Order: sequence, then C-alpha cells, then structure tokens
Amino acid sequence: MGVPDADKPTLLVIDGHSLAFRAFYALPVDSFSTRDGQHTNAIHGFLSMLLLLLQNEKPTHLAVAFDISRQSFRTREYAEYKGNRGETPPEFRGQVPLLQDALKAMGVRTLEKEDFEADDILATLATRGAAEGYRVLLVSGDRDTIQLVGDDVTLLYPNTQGVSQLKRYDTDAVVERYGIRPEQYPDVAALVGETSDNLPGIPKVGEKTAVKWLGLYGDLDGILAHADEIKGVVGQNLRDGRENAVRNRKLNQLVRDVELDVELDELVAQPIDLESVRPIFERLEFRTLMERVTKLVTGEANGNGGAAPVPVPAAEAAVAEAPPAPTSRILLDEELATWLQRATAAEPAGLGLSLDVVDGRVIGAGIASSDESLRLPWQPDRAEYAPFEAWLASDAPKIMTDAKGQLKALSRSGLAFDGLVLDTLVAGWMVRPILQEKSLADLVAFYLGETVPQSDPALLVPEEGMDAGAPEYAWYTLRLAPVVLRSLSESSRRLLAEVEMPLVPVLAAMELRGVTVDHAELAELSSDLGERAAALAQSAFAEIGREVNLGSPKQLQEVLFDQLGMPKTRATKTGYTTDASALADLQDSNPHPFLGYLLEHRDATKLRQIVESLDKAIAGDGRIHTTYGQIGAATGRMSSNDPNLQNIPIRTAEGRRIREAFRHGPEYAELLTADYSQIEMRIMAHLSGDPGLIEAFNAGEDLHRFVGARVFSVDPVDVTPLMRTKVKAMSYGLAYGLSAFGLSKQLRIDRAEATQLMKEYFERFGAVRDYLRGVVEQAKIDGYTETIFGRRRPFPDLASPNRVLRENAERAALNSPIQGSAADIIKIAMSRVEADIAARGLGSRMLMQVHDELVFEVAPGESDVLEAVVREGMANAADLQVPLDVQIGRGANWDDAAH
DNA sequence: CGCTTAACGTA
DNA sequence: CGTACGTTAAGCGC
Repeated sequence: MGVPDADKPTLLVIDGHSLAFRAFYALPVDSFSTRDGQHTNAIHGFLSMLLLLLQNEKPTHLAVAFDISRQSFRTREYAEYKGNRGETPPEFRGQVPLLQDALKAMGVRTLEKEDFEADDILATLATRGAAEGYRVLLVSGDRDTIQLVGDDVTLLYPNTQGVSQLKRYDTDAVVERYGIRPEQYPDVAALVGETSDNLPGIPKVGEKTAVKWLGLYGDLDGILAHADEIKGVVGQNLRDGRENAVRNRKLNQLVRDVELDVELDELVAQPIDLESVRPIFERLEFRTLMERVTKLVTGEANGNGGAAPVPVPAAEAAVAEAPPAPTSRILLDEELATWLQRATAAEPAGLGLSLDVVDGRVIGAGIASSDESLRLPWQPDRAEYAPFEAWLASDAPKIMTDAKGQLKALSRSGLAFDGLVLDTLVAGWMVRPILQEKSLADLVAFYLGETVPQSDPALLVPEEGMDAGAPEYAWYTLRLAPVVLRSLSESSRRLLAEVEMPLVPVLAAMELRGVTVDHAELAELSSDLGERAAALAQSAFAEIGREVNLGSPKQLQEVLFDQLGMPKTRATKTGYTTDASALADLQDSNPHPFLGYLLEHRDATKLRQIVESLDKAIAGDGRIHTTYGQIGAATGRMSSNDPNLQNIPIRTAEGRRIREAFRHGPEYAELLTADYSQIEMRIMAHLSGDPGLIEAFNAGEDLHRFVGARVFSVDPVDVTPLMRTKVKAMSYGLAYGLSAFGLSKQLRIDRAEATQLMKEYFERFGAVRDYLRGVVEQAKIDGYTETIFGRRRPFPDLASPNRVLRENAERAALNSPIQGSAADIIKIAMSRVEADIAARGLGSRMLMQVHDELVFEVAPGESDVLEAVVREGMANAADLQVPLDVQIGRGANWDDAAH
C-alpha cells in the first residue's frame, strides 16, 4: 500500500467541488487574491494539492468530476436533500470556472453529468477502473465515497487542516478507523444521519451504536427487522425513525453506472504544456505554483541533490510527502573547520542555520549548504566545537527561520553571534503581512508546496543533543530563502536587509534584558484596587437590590434593559452593548447611580487585572521580559506579549501608579524615555506635502494651536482649549479615516458642526484631503499601499462588492502608510541607537519600545551622553520635509521619566 | 476543555 | 459609521 503497483495503470479521480470547497475554507481568503480583487484561495489550494498528487502518485490516467448544479435525482426524490446548505459564498462561486480553465490548460479532463453528483461519477469510474485492471485513487471530501473503497480502490480524504494533507483509506484503514468494511459504511451513515446533507438520522445513534448494531444484525435491513428487540430510548427512536434511515440509505448509495461519454483510456494523463498553463497562472498571479509546475515538467521535482531518500512509513504517510533532505553528517574539529570554510565560500548568500533549543539553551545545531547538511551536538567548553563557535561569532552570512528565540538561546549559552543576513519568517511576513505563515512548516508548505516531516518530540533525547530536526530545518530554511526573496519588491528587500534584519538581534537583547518592576508596589496597588472594586460593587448592588456579576454583559443587560427599563443601546451579536461610551450616553439620558458605580467598578477591575498580570510576569531576576512580535502587525508595527508592555495605562492617575512600579535596575542610575512627538501628523505633512502643515511643524509652534487658528480663522493666542481639543481630535481622526459622524460622536457635538469643522479643515489643508483620497485611489489600482520606505501591504478587499468590507479596507489603506512609516522610522532608530551605544562602549541599554517611544536604563554618569545618542539616532532616522521632534525625559521610574 | 465574544488598555 | 494590537472573563458547546 502506498507504493504504486508497477504492473497497473493508476487512475486518479478527484471530486472537484468538494476539494475546491475544502481548500476554500482551509486557506484564508484574504491572503489569496489577485491585484484586481479576484479571490483565488480555493484554486490555489486545489492546484497545490493536484501538483502534489501528480508528483507523488504519478497517475497514468486522470479526471476531475464536478457537479453541474445543486439539482440532481436526489433532490427530486427528497426535496430537502442538502437543503440546509446556505448560499455558496460569493468569494467561492467565482473561483470554480477559473479552476476549470486552469485544469483545461493543464490538460486535465473535467467531467460533469446532468442530474448526477460528482460522487456518482467517482463511483462509476472507480467501478469501471477496478474492473478494467486499474489501481484507482479517489480524492473526495465527501464521506459517502468511503463505500467505494476496495482492493483496487483507495480513497484520499482531506483532513481538517486542509487539502495538502490527505488521509489514505484502503480497506484496512476503513476497518481500522470505523470498525466496519467500506461497503457497510452507507448503513452506518443512514443510521447516524448526515447534517451537512440535511439527512437526519436516528436520534441518539452515533457511529459507535450503529457499528455495534451492524455487528449484531449484519446490515441495515437486519437491524430494522430486529428493531423491536432493541431496548431503551434508542430502540424507540429507531422504531420511530426507521423511515429516515431507509430514505438516507437510498440517497447515500452512489450510482456506479452513470452513462459517461468517455472511455477510461481517453483519460490518459497528458503531458503538461507550460506555455498553455502560463497565461492562466499569470492571470491568477500564481508564481510559486508556476515554478512547481515547471519543476514537475522538467523533472526537477525533488531537488535533493541526489541524496539517498529517507524511507517513510507507507501506512500512515500523507500524500504530501516532502522530498527528503540530504542525510546529515557530524563533523568536529579540523574537519568541521574545513567544511565551514568551504561551504561558506560555496554559498555566498549564506548557509542555513537552525539551533536546537531546550529550556532556553542551545544543545545543538543544524547547518545546511545546498547539497549537504551537518548535525552538531554542542556543549560549552569543548574544543571540538571551537570551529562552530568561531563561525557563529563571525560575520559569515547565515540564514535562519524565526531567529529571535534562537539568538536568545545563543546568548544564554554564552555563544557570540553575528552575520544574520536573512530570517525567512520575517521575509515571509513582508511578502504577506497578514501573516498566515507562522512557522517554518507553514513557509515550506506555502512556498515549496512540501510538508515538513513531523518528528516525534517524545522520541527526542535532549541529553544527547541530537535533535534530528535541526539539519532538516536548516536545509528547508536555505531552500526557502531564494523563493521568498523572489516574492519581494526591491524596496521591500532593502527594507528587510537594512531595517528588519538588524533589528532581530536588537529585539533579542531587549527581551533578555527585561525591565525591573517593583512587586511590593504592584501588590499594594492591587489590593487598593481590589478593595475599591468590592466597595463599588456593593454600592451598585444596593441600587438594584440584588447581586449580579458586573463582569457579565449578559447579566448587565438584564439589569439595564429589563429591570431598570433603560432604552436599548447599540446592538451587538449577542444583544445590546454595555460598553463605557454607551453607559455614559445612558447616564445622560437616564441618570441612575447604578451606572456610575458600574463604570467605576469597570475601571478598577480592569486596572487590577493589568496589575495582576504584570505581577505574575515578574521573573526571578525581578524583571519583566516581554516578547516582541516583530511580525506582529500588518502595518509594520511590532507587538508585545507575555505580557503586553505596550498597553500599560497612562491616562488616569491610578494608571500612572502602575508606571511608577517600572524602575531602573540596581546597577543603573535612572530610566530615560524618548518619544517622537506627533510623528503620524508629521508623516502626514511629509506625504501630503501640505504647505500649511509643513509650516506648522517648521514654525515649531504648538501644532494644534496653529491648526486651530487656521481652521477657526483666529490668532493662535485666541485659540481656546475647546477649539484646540476639537482640532486635535480632527487631526488624529483624519489618519484613521474618521467620518463626520464619528467625529460628532467623539466630540459629542452635532453632525452639522462636525461636518462644518471638517469642511473648514480641508479648505485650509487641501493637500491633506487630496493625499488621503489619492492613497485609496492608488491602492485600488495597485492592490497594495506602500510606506515611505516601500513597505507594502496588500488590500484585496478594496475591490470587494461588499460595502462594509470595502469601506473597512479603504480606512485601513488610508492609515497604513502613515502608521507603517512611523513604524519603519522607529525601527531604523532602534538599530542605530543600539549600534551607537555599543560603538561608544556605553553601559546604558535600550529596554522597551511602545510604538513611538523608547525606554532606556541609564548607567551612572551616562545621562547626558545617552540623551545625545538617543536624540541623534531618533531625529535622524528619516529625512522628511518636516523635522522629527524627539522629547526626552528622565526619572527614577517610568512615570517620572515621562515629561 | 477549547473556542468565540465583548470589553478595554495602549499608540 | 476611526487604524493597529493583546488580554481577560464570560458564555457556549463539546
């Protein structure tokens, strides 16, 4: 099994709709679409699977069966058949004709038959094929096809993950999985029912019961004949529902003799003509798939350098088996030194590297060149590994996947490191910043169309330091590099090399450093907040005469709308919102003390929750070590988690007490914070070239006062605080695609005033309006937006016929170049400042990044020099039409250091 | 137990 | 009917 029977031709028949539909749900629709907005995820998934099948199964004969419509003889017999299926998603429907075009271009025969379903065609071809001496492979996501499995007929069934992994069902596998023979399957299905086909079965009868009954009475007829003997509720259910079972059985029987105007030998697999495939693949923007087809045709399917294939257990093997990596060797001492030297010279782009990490420490490594790989155990202070250590520390180019964690392990293990030229995970994110590929295995699946063999973690023996995975990981990483790089624009490649790659070791260092947080301070704060919350809860309960869970929106809705009879708020999926702004509105219209207590209680519990989670995150060294997500946000921003240090409260006095708990370490003198002031507005000024805005920044005057003076036609000194507030909200809202409605809501002014405010604003700053309009227009043409530095973000939904989706995409597109450029700038600044600190031999260190702010720990006596270094690095990170203003503050804690 | 939702903290 | 994130508790379904 699993090995082609050399004597027999192989007939491969695929249920087209079923597999395309599986692919549609397995692959994110957002990530697969062409510039003009055509969704392609189902096509991509289907073709990817087909190529794997062609490569691995080498069928001699081949066909794909489609349903013509939802109508068939089954729906005529039972109108409700499949009647519960909702509308086919429109994003899917359009893909089927394109898939059929692509198959045609590949020379693959498609079959349809009026009044029958694709599965009936599979049944017919399987029956004929087995009779005519073929080995038949069926691919379907419909379980009814299990009945077709036999000596010469194998079913390949997609698992829940998607369509690239197919489970192989021959008779033995069916028996093992279901405990019955394939031909008994329809009887089981008839009893159990099939929700997806709208065929109710016998209530309370599942697979287990059905199989048990089959064992006792042979088949469905036997079971029904003995229905009176079956005791209990299920017995009664069976007697009540026997008609359902009989009907199900009739409908799930596949037709094995559909009249098809095709003979099996007409289905012989055609050689693929690349020139006819190319146009349609180009239309669909399938670059990597085109490469895979090309490789398949030109016979370079494996690319394993002729190394000995690694045998795989055939019984459980997925169809999508990756070509094997070269067998790895272990080299030490002189041999290792020689190999590294030679391989480095032979691979100017770099060697693949993957480190084995256990408990945060290095225990081994895999290194790959394009045709060889090394497996290295490693322990500290052993001379035989010296060449490896020297290579790691040298600037010899290295390519890794998800390097940051591995760099941290190197550092913990006392190993110096340099020469990271490419992290394929970061590169993959730059290609598709709405990241689907979160691991090496994902990247390999997407870019190489292969499956990384799963090593069993239970089999690893860490003490030996010989994780079998590392050499293969290194080898996959090396192979990924050119494929991923080819998918990047030139400016993105430059951004990757000059901004993202230098940042990787910087972030690793920041995470290792962590930041000191005072436990006692947090504990006191937590208990203060806890007491306050409890008191507020009691006051709230007293108002309504009962105790409810104030944290439960559901219970709050009962109190507010049923008990207190307040007017309904904005609808949510599950009822009516009880969020803070809605409660504030209610307080205006229907004042009630309960509302006030509830809001204050929310505040207190939210803060306490943050305090608690921070406290729990303090490590043994008294410091919190967050993890930065370099590939966290689609705009280019970073994220922070475990814990998130980028959302520490600041707006309220209580919140700032949390910041007071962030301290400098004992060896340091103080904390220093540096932030860009109004960086997004400055970027807007730069990108729009608006003379008024540019003047505002160059004048060095308070921005909002300056803008307010223009908008309200008064002198800057006469801008009132209220005017300033309005203009400030307006300015910031612009970069987010704020509407007049949104502005009126936020400022609690009426629509007309908000509209008037926007009108005045745009009359004075017309270039801003033109720019914002232009961004969206250009994005609709290109399908993506770009930052100042050329970072791209695709926006497939800009072409969506769905208004909500499209308008959401428009606002995101509006914002992306602004937020993304700011992210680029601070990333550049971080690398520069880190390098400058090292070059000057300073003891101060960068600890945190909060989007437009950096926090440093200042070594004694370095305050002034550090301030100069930071100011210089940040202010000169980009050369814009307006200056970058950097505000710096210093203090004993994070709050004091804010200015 | 795992998943989704509402709510809310930051820039 | 304002972008980008991460975290939490509640509630639901298995």
